[in-house]
Amino acid sequence: MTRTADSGRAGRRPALTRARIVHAAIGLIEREGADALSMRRVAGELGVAVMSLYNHVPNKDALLQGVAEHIVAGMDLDCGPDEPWTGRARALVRAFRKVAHDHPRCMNVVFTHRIGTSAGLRPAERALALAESAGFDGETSVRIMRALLAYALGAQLREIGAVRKFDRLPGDGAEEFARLDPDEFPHVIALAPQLARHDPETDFEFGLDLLVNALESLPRSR
Amino acid sequence: MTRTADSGRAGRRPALTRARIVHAAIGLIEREGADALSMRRVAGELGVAVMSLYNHVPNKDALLQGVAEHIVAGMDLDCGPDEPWTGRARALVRAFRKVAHDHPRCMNVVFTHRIGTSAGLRPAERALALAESAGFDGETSVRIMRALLAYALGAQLREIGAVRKFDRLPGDGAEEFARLDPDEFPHVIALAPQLARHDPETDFEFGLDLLVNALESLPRSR
DNA sequence: ACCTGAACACCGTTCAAGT
DNA sequence: ACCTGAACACCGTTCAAGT
Repeated sequence: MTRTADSGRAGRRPALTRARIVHAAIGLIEREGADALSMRRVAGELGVAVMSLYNHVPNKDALLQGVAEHIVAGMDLDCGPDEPWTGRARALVRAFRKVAHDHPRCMNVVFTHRIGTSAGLRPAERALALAESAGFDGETSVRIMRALLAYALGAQLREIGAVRKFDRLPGDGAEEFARLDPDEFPHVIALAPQLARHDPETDFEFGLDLLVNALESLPRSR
Repeated sequence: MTRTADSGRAGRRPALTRARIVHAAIGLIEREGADALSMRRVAGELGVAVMSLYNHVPNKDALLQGVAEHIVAGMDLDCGPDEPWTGRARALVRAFRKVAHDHPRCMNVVFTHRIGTSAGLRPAERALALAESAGFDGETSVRIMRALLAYALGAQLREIGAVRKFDRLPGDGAEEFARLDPDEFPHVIALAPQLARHDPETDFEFGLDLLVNALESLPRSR
């Protein structure tokens, strides 16, 4: 648990910094959601006037970009290079999943803001390196990286949506499907228990297995 | 091209409707971006007082939900049932890609808003139906649907991000990589031309092929 | 049932003034 | 170089009043 409410304390405060501002923004988003983030609220948390923020950040969009960058930079890319390349591919996608779980309410910010710093390219570098070590040519390596990235992003996006859909329903969510037209949705109704079951971990690994297995049986140039 | 600027005309106007409000919101987002959407702007476009909107839509979030629902409901799900199931799986994912391309600036709204109407379940119904016809059991069918959805979502999310990263650079974007540390990013730098090349269609089909091929070699119960 | 204007509590950002 | 308060042009939404 981080302590961000210095506002009340009157003693000497640490210097205002872009890093401190980004950190306060992340904390605020995680506590109250991205809608609650405003320059005024962030300034309040830091016990500072709103306009002071603008000495370290050009505008709100740049602050959100800083949030996205900080979170992506927090990815743990240490997958032992001794592992086979498929294991490293899995570790890379799981590393993204990890930061997504550590900062669930910041993910929409990550999804919608460009990463400007070179730290955003570190996961790409790892992905390209492992694809090359597997013997794929450059063009294929880029496509593999993009397919893995698409799945990493989409799996988290879907999971967030699924949580919002089911987790505030009592029980297994069966009543969600009670009103559906049985002629139009026979499969959805028949599979209601499976659809209501909430096991994101298994869902995630299932799709990751599909992708990695497909990569393994892809023709290689080397 | 739709005509939304009735504002100036003084004659009898069509009745204010939830559908007309959603339509105006979609037009505004596509023309000026999601940030430009406000209840006041929408009301202005329809030549109506702000508060009139609230007779048909409880609040702004519900309006955005309506936008997401309308766009998802616009998916073309007519994949000839004579096709093999892999073809229908491809058609389904491509149908999502199609609406994403028809409403590029609305996609972030779609990604971040729950679909409340049953129309949002129609793609799921199709996906479950084709997985079952392929001989998968119910639990596997649900996981297949989720993997396909994750890829469909993520591929579009990635593509939007890639466009924002490269399409405003002159030439092939090589100068984007000029400042990178060669020791930290050898592969990114070596593959700069491939990374700068912008061929989302091929990227998308590459990942889709991976997934569908993996599905085809999955053990089936029937 | 539907529409409306005024009002309230917020926003992001510019500007001029301070140290 | 950094901080600040006042001001401007916006927001979403409540409320009371109209038809």
